[in-house]
This record gives sequence, structure tokens and C-alpha cells, in this order.
Amino acid sequence: MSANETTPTPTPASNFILQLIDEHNANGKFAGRVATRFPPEPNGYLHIGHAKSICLNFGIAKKYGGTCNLRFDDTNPSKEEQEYVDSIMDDVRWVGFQWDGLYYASDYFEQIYQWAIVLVKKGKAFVCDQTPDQVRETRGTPNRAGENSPFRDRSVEENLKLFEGMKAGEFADGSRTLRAKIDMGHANINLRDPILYRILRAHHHRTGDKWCIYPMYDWAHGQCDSIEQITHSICTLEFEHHRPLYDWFIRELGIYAPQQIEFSRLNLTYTVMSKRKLLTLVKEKHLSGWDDPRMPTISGLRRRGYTPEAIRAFCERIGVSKYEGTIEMAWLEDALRADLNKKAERRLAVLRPIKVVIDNYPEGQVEELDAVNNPEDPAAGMRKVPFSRVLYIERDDFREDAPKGFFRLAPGKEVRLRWAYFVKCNEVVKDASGNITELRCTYDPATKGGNSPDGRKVKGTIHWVSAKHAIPSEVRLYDHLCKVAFPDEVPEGQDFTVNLNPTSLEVVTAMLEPSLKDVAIGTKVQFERLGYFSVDKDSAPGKLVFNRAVTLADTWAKMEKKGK
RNA sequence: UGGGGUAUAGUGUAACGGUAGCACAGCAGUCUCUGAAUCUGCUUGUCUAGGUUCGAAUCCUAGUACCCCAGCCA
Repeated sequence: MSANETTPTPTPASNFILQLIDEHNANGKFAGRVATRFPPEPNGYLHIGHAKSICLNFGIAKKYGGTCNLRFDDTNPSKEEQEYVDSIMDDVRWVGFQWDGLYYASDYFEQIYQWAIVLVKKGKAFVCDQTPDQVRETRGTPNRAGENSPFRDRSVEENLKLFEGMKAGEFADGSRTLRAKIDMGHANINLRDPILYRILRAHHHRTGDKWCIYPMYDWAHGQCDSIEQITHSICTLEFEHHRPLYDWFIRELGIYAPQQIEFSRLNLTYTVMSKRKLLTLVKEKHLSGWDDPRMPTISGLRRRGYTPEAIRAFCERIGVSKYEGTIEMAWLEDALRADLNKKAERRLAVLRPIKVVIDNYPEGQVEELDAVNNPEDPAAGMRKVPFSRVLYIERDDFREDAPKGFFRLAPGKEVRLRWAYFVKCNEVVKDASGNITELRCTYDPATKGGNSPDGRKVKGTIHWVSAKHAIPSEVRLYDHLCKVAFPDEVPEGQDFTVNLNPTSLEVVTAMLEPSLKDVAIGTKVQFERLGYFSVDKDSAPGKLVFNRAVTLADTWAKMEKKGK
């Protein structure tokens, strides 16, 4: 990359996978070719951990001028659905990548079947009639060798006949398997005569009812990689001790050999990441679905208000290694703030309104005041905001007994209303039970626009909305999915659901400035001093719904919390 | 009593025998019509014990801790 070339992202950090690829390119192992693949099983929605893998695999292809395929690992029809296939393609594209080839493991079922026959003929695979229980019992344990299946020594002819019978549907589900003949005493359990095919009559989302035997992951994955001429087959750490088996199959078949490389999966604080747990959340209706904005799914993050740029920057920043750590959620949030700070236009919105009457402002008068759309982006321009006698301000921005260091409104204190005037609070109106219902203030007409000609300073600037121009809107305030950083750490007999955050969603009716009236679904804005918000798909004409994607850093809240 | 992995600030990640760097978090300050952003500075680290070496995060030896593996799941 030339020095004067301008790229949006800095040179990515070096990592062990890139170093290995550099070595391969240097020693000619793959003739300088780089081909990766992203191989999801379509049994659930993609999450931020998959985004890490997507960025890695597609990123490598891009960096080296190679290719990256999207390949669905659809070898278990009992769990896989077209809905998931569709969502996965959407998500990969949304994250920002386009695959070179689109494939399915099921595209290769015939070839994989033929290869199984090759193995049988070599005497390296046999049909086993053991029941699932017997298979388990004779597999041994990590500390105890397994025992050979009594069917291990069947003749090649008998195996061939039986295996054909399996394929032809002559046997009941689960009654037989095809197993590799390796070593029941091997220290690596994966090499103790692993099952290659099981009989399973399930409708496959692509092949329909054509097959009643399906290859296991180990028997399919490497061969798919080989067919696609993948150079670097990148997967997560739990597959590390499958690598000897991956290599064994390729070697016995004498076919092209990709290099499997394992890295550690992403863990994040305050959420859960396993598909099983995410499925639990959806099925047990702890939240609204796979794309609930509290989900760490890509579709959830998208709905929440995350941008592809933020996701990619995050994935870049966290790096790649074999160390199994947990990344702080603050990293993800920071990536979003950094991106939206540059892009999102600012608006005034009051989440928890309290009424303010400007006593000395003429009844019926309305002024259109100038407001900057985005101080970080002059090109974003200006807009008008209406000001009138009755306003709403944030409840948090008023204190009857202002603590030390409180810059906002309080009896007798003056603050600036953003883009408008200096106002001073003179009176607090309460209802019978003592709740504040209204504040009576006066404004200084000389401070129009927010500056005082006499050079007088105010410490605080607060946001506001003109009451009669305000658009009431539903705003969903999201917080962490889980109330603790490590939700999987639970007492005996309990599961992660006990750590779900009961206040992860608070819904308020906010008052918005009128320029937001026709904002489109998916639009991101900063509500000044509050956070970044995204227009939810539940919005309808005349009924806006916003999601809070992330709050702004809040020094005052931190100070107050510390003070207590 | 098996096999496969991993250990660098609070959290991640570099450094590949030669000044332990970066980011996020935290703290202090600056700036500010957002208590945001910006900008400045600061605190905190090589799992342990030996050894080799002028010099070790890096090499050697011995430990320790943690993760994964006994689905006809992927």
C-alpha cells in the first residue's frame, strides 16, 4: 500500500493468521493463492461473533487479492431452515461484504458420497450396526481407550452393499452408520472410528427428500474446502483437535489439502453469544425476536442503530488470537459513538419532559431559531427550530436543591437553552402531592441565539422543545441484555437467564423537535446530550419509534454516582 | 492416571534475543452554546521458579492456572 494512498482504516494489526499466510506466500505452499470461506450453519441468526469471522475471512481475501466464498454448512436438515439462509445472506451483505462463490455443503453431497465409497473400498470405512448407546459406551473416555465395534471387520463387499442400502432407504433412522476405521485406542477421541454418515429421514431445505443419509460435519467440511480449493480454512478453537481428522480424510482420499487454522471466538461482557442461548431467548420470549435491539445478533445490532462501519471497526480493533478472553462491551459502544459522532445529525429531544413557561415571552409568539446540524460536519448545514412561550425540558436538567457542581437549571439559576436564550428559573409549581408540574422562568431577549452581548457566562446549556410544536414519540431506551458482566457465571442449578437485565428496556414518550416529523426508518440521529438513536421499523406515518443505540458519555452522571 | 490448546496493564492486542508499544476503560486537566466530541498528561503489565545470554515477554527446564474433547450437533 503506497504511503499517499488514503484508506478509511489504518493498516490492520498484525496477527498470527496473517503471518502464517505471509509465510505460505513466501514459501509457495499455495502458489501465492489465497482463498477463504465463511461457513455458517443455517440454524440461527448470525451474531457479532460471526461478524468477527466474516471480517476476518472476507478481509483476508480482500487484503491478499484472493477470494472468499459463502458456504452454508447444511449437513443437518433437522436444524436448518431457509429463513436462516436468507437472514445470513442479508447480514453478510449488510456488514459490507460480497462473496465470490455461494455454495452449500449439500451441493457436494453426491461427491462426498462417492468419496465415502472410496474409503469403504480402501477398507478405511465400515457400516456399523451399533445402537447410539452402544457407540457411546464403546467409544471410551478421555482416560480409557474405546473398544472395536463388532462390525468393524465386515468385508468390503458387505460394507458396500450395506452402505448402498443405507442410501437407498432400506434401514430405519439411527439403525446403522458408516464409520471411518481409524483407531479406537487413539488419545484423540475424534479419531476413534468417527461416524461419517447417519440415517436421518428429514426434509432438507435444499435437497428435499433426495437423501436419507447425511454426512457429519467432520466428514463434510474438509472435503467441501477441498472442492472449493480453499487455501486457509479458518475456524474457531474448539475444532483444533478435529484437525488431525480433517487432515486424515484429505490424505486418505488423496485430494487437495487446505490448511485449517483456528482462532478464538469472540466473547463480550454483559451479553451471551452462543446460538443455543440466543435461541432460548427467542423461543422463551424473553425479548421480541432475533432482531430485538438487545440481541447481540447482527440483525439486532442493525435494528438497535449500529452501522456496518462501526461493526467493522470493532472487529478490526479487537484483533485475532488464540487467547480466549472477553472483550468489554464498552469497545463496541465506543466504535458506534466514534462513527455516529461524525455522521449523525443532532436534534433536540426531551425524553422525560417537564413543562417550562417563559413568563416574559409574548403569548402566541413563535421564533424560528438557527441550529447547527452537526458540528463535526459543516456540510450537514443548519436547520430552524421553533421557540415559543411554553417549552419542555428534561426532568434531569432541573434540581430544586442543586448539589455542588450542578450546572443545570435550579431556582434562581440561569442556563442557556441550546440555540435559543438564557433563561432563569423563578418559581417551582407543584401538585397536591408535591410533584413538580411546571417551572416558571424568564428569558433575556438580548441573548437570542444563545450568546449574551454583555459577556455574561452560564455554566449549563440544556436541550428543550417547544411544547406546541413538539412531536410526541415512542422512544425505547435499551440497556445491556444482562445485568452482570459474565452472565454465564451462575450458582449450581441456575442458568444465564437469571442474569438477564430486568431494566434492559424502558419505553418513554418523548417530545421531539418538529424537524423529525418525516424521518425515515433506519435514520440515525444524536439527541443532543442524550445519545444516538435510530428510527425503528415499528414506526408508521404519524407514529415514530426510536431506539436508543448508545448513550453519550456522561461525565456528570459519573460524578454523581461517585459522590454517592 | 489421556489428548489438544492458551497465559503481556482493568480489558483486548503488538513486540519474533536489543528502550515492553497501541486501543478501550480509569484518573487529572484543556476546550466547548452538547457535562458530548476534541486536545494534554498520568496510573497500571510480561503466570511462577530456575537456567542460557553482555542482554530474555521472546530460547531451555520444571511447575501453576484456565479453556476444549467422551452428539448418529456444527
